Amino acid sequence: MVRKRKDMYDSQVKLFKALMHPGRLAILDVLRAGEACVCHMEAALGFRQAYLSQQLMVLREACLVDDRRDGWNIYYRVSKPDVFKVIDAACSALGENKRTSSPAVIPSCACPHCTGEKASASVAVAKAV
Amino acid sequence: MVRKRKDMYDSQVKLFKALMHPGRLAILDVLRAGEACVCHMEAALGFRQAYLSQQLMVLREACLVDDRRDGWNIYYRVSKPDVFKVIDAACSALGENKRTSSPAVIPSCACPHCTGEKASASVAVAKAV
DNA sequence: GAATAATATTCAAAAGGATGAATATGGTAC
DNA sequence: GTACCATATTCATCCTTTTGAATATTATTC
Repeated sequence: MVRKRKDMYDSQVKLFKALMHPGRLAILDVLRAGEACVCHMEAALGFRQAYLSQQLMVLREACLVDDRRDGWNIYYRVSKPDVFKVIDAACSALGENKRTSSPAVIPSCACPHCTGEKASASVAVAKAV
Repeated sequence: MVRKRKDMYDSQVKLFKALMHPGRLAILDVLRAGEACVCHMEAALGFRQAYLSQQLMVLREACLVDDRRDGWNIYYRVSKPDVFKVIDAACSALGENKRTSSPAVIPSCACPHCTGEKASASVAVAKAV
């Protein structure tokens, strides 16, 4: 039992490590509004693509986000929505107001979600109707 | 607004950084039972004194704990009890059971709280009887 | 097939955190 | 005062994370 102390906190440590980064917290706040592709986060946050990919990799390894591909875009979403409770608890412990989720549509973003295009660019497969 | 993103997450980052360490999480779990002196944590956790002092310094700088001196001992306590909500939220987001607070009295500990002595060890080291 | 769009990975230098050993501090007892 | 106790701090080394730059991968369109 005592020998396992380190293991005992292992998963918590992993989670907090993933959260102790301003870029990753910003990404998670974007994902409050729902799934988003990398280019959307680029537009929303002003980060470079490679940087986002790196931070998303960390979040993926921490099992905090999942991804799905749709045509050219890969959409990320939070896989454990309860992580927002952790962040909100932190905010309120710090006496801060809760995070506001960013708008789901961004004018400067060219991703399908923002331009209103239906999934798969031209084909309109429409889910195997 | 956009320029302030880094500052915006600053205090959260600081908090999560303080929490991303197994030793510090263990210390906080000891403090769930109430205030404790360093020697008590030594007995409870098996960490060396200097190591504990180092981690306590980090927690102090993150404004998570306060201390008070009483005679020979310095007692630490959690200054923002809401931090436990953050930790508990993490546990439940991870699907783990909540932390159980360690016993307030430890046989192997010689601190006033554990030997039942009243504050300020003015009299009798009754332990040796 | 080739070209291209969106995203992922690797690499390397710099920065920062972890931790053991040694030492310093502040308060108490005599 | 001196000796002593509980705790704090400093220092040095090692290890990990961060982050920019370059490059690779994967799926799509033609």
